[in-house]
Amino acid sequence: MKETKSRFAVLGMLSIRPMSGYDIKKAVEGSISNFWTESYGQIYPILKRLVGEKLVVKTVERQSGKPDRHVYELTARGRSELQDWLGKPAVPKVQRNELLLKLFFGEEVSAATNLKHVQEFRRAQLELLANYRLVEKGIRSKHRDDPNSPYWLMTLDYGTELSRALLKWCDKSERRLRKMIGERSAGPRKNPRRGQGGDKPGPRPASLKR
Amino acid sequence: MKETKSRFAVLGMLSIRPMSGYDIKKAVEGSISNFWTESYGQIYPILKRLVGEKLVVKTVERQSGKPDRHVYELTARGRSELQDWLGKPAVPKVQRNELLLKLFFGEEVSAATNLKHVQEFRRAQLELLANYRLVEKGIRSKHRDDPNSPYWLMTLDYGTELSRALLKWCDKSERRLRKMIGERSAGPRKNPRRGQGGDKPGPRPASLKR
DNA sequence: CTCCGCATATATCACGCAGATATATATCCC
DNA sequence: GGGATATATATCTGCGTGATATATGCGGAG
Repeated sequence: MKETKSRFAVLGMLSIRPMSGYDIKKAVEGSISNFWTESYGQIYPILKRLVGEKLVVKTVERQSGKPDRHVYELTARGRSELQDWLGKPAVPKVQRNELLLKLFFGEEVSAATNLKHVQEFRRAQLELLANYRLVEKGIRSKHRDDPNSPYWLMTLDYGTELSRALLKWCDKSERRLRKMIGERSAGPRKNPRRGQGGDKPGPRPASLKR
Repeated sequence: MKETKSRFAVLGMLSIRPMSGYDIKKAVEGSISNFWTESYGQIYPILKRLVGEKLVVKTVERQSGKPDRHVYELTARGRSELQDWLGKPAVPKVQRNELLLKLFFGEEVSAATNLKHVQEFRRAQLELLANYRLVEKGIRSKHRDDPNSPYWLMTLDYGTELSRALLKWCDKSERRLRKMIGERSAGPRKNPRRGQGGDKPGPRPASLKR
């Protein structure tokens, strides 16, 4: 009986307005999809449980043809539970980063291969930035007086600063990789692997050396 | 039979030197723990399977008292499988961000509460940065001639740029939140929730408005 | 000297979560 | 008429985390 994060994402979405499970999925995709995802596999079971806990109430809207809409609405207890969670500190979790994992083992392949990955990543960041600018314009025009807008702009700005910094990192890394390609055009090397040592923290940077 | 990421993290670690499951866990913690985690619940089953696929070979080192060490070593096929994966593009995944989720629903609680979260986050970034500086010193001194070091420094630099940008974001956000507290000291408000609109992308920023 | 915590070491289980799929129907476009 | 798409609920498989079980040696606190 834990089921932590998703539970509060659902509660949070319902704090905005009553919704069906389907609505919640769409709302997540249309608002916080840059830093959050929810799947039906989570949403539907959670809604059932929230009803049992009296944090939401369910009303069924009959529809001709299409399946009935099961619309869920936050109760006072539900809102209070949400506010409670919003008051607790967000515990940072290590984010798995596939690009960095590949780069960490980069010596196993050619510098050109690694360069390709960084360039692809660069492209993705540019796309994200362009999108952020569009969204920002939308918020500043359509939601000028909405009391939520400062918070939406804050989450948006987070993404902006992030992408800008990562672009800077891409530039630096691409330069370094190009230099490595130039020096000695190393193809995908084979066996001459040797030991090596730690990067980053963990309790005292333990050496990987044998 | 998918089991993608963890599988290659294990293979990658074994490309550095032969290790036991226990060693792999420690090595991950002592090197890539800032952007990757592995749990025993993944490592041990994966090692078993890798043996079956002849990507690694296992030798048992008997020890008095302590359990036997099951040491796994990469085969040529195993290395080639790893290099294959290293050549494929890293698909970016949406990273769930609890802090941003809380801020997105920030209007549900006081600005002071949200400020507290940002400040805590700020503190964490400063700690990370300090740690990065230590690790960098270690690499530059102990691994000056290691061919891996350019790649380690690259992953390290990623973290550095990230944290710097996030600190900048914290400064900006804290300023905004303090201003909000000053304007009208809004305590945790209750029911007057109104609808609102989308932030961030997703297929065309769908409004959350009813 | 004894007990406690910690490191070594393998293994498994419960549960959060993602992605795919099943089912059913209406509408829009070709 | 047929296919794609949207609405809508529901479930299953498999990845991944964190906790726990089991067994033992070692170093330090009391």
